[in-house]
Amino acid sequence: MTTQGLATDAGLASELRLAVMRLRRRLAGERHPDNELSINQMGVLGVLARRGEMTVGELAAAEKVQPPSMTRTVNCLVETGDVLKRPHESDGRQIVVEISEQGQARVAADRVRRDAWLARRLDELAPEDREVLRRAAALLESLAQKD
Amino acid sequence: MTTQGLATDAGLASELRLAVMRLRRRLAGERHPDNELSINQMGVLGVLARRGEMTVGELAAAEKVQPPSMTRTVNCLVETGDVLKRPHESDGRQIVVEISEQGQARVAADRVRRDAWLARRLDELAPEDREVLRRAAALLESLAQKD
DNA sequence: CTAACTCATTAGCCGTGCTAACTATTCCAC
DNA sequence: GTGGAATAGTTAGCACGGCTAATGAGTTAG
Repeated sequence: MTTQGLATDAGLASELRLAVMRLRRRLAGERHPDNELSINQMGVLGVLARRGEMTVGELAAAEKVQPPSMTRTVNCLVETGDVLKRPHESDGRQIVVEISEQGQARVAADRVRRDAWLARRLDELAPEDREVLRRAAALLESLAQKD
Repeated sequence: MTTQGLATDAGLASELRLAVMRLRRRLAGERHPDNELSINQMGVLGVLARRGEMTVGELAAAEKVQPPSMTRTVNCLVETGDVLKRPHESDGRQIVVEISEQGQARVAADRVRRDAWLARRLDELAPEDREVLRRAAALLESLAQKD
């Protein structure tokens, strides 16, 4: 039974991996032409909008990337004027990143629109399929957080 | 009802998108040190192992990438000796890509091992969660194929 | 026979992950 | 207090893998 279970899971892992890879590729390509921010940058902006100001390290941990990657992303957002960097008040090593008014406006304006493609596809699904995906989203997120 | 459904779906789209992005990043980083092929190259090799010889264009369509991207990936696989390219027998424009013996051996050897990380995590889940993911995998794949 | 189309490729751009090495700061032990 | 370890962020540089535009070769239609 263990063998069967593992064999089945190996197949599931394979399918899940392929599906995730392809869907991500699809989503990354679905950026709106009039939005100059990449899908990753919008992700960071969304985290900041939800959780308030965060240090670069916290952002890196939240997005599961290494600090240098987040430094680069944050710098791009600073250049577009969507976030602000300021020194930490008590720890001179840390940098606090804060979403700007423009950034908040962009998040608000894009919140619905940026998920338009996926939301439209989801709307075409049967309700029970949406329920499956709703539960799966939480599971996928927890998988991404592991180890 | 439509409004409620759409509002809920927008949230689901957002969560699903973030989860897919993060999990994919996680998976891409989990390449086995002793396997010199990237996760994308292994994906193409897997398609060839399942579906037999295919043209570059068919592979590009199957993986939902543009032809130049697939040309590059295939050329990498040619260099590692995992696939062979030969001219199409009746149409001189097309190139047929075929998996080599070494490629088949690699797929066979890696089929279980390459999903080790994900399979291990899946094994830790409750059976009903695995069932959710099993159904979700098919749904995600169909979403990736749309339009 | 020519024009239009198709398939693959080349060239080149961009985003985004990584590691290694460096700077600045903080914390701790003594 | 001071010297060394630890921590935060950055810089530099590499790799991968998408993309578009343009090109070449081959096919097909008129």
